[in-house]
Amino acid sequence: METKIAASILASLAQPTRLDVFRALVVAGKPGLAAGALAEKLGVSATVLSFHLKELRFAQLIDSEQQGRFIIYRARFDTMNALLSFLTENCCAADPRSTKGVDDDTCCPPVATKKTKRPSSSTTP
Amino acid sequence: METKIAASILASLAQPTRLDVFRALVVAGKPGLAAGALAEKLGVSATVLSFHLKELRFAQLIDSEQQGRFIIYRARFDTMNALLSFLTENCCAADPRSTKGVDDDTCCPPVATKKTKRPSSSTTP
DNA sequence: TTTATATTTCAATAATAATTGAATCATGGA
DNA sequence: TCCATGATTCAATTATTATTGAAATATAAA
Repeated sequence: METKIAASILASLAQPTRLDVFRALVVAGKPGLAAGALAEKLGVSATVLSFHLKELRFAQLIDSEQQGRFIIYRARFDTMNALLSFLTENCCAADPRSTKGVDDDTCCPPVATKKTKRPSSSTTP
Repeated sequence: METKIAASILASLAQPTRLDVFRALVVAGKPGLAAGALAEKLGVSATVLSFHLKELRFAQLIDSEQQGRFIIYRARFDTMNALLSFLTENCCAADPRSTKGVDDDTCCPPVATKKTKRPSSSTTP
């Protein structure tokens, strides 16, 4: 992932309402939530919510699907996971001594690197 | 973690130079990097770097230590890890069917929950 | 001391982002 | 068709962030 892209994804999360929206969709999982349900849950106006949903969609952190007269929003875990990997990439690589046996406060936790969908059988190279 | 706090930490990462700075410090690990080394590595002016370092420090994503006439900066993995946990908290909790056996694109990866410092002796459970 | 290096602060400007309320668009039911 | 509901768009205003270059601070070497 490119820095500029990652920064814009982070920017889309860097606003309390949007962060609440995104986290609510993370908790909701596959079924997602309608815009109206989100607005009520978070206590924001439809206009404000719509503005923030657009930002999140532009950042590809969520996507939407029309269902009757509702629009259902869902978190995009692929983007989310790519972002987490980007943030922790090559953690402590420049400090050989700290790469193993360190505890959580001294280095990055293992963030599952994206597997493109069980490619074939092989141990990690 | 509170939403407002998390949003301000994210904001501090949501700027290409700051993101580069932070990632460089993540890679550097414990030894950290001096401000000057960072400035050269990233090709930014001392003034701009200083401004961004202040933002990251305010967000508690980095800390600094004077060493002779250099100032060494380090990533704060505790803050970083807390942020990652916050983002993936209760992932898919509202959708019981998706909580197990899902692949990386459908739900959150396991982000190591903070252990406060090797509680006692035991092999990883 | 004086001088050089490393880094931060300041004040001005330029650029971006968030909020508001009214207006618009789309879908489904009476 | 007409109306109500769910949601988005628009334009104006306000608020927040980033960049510049000059000046200031701090440490260390000559």
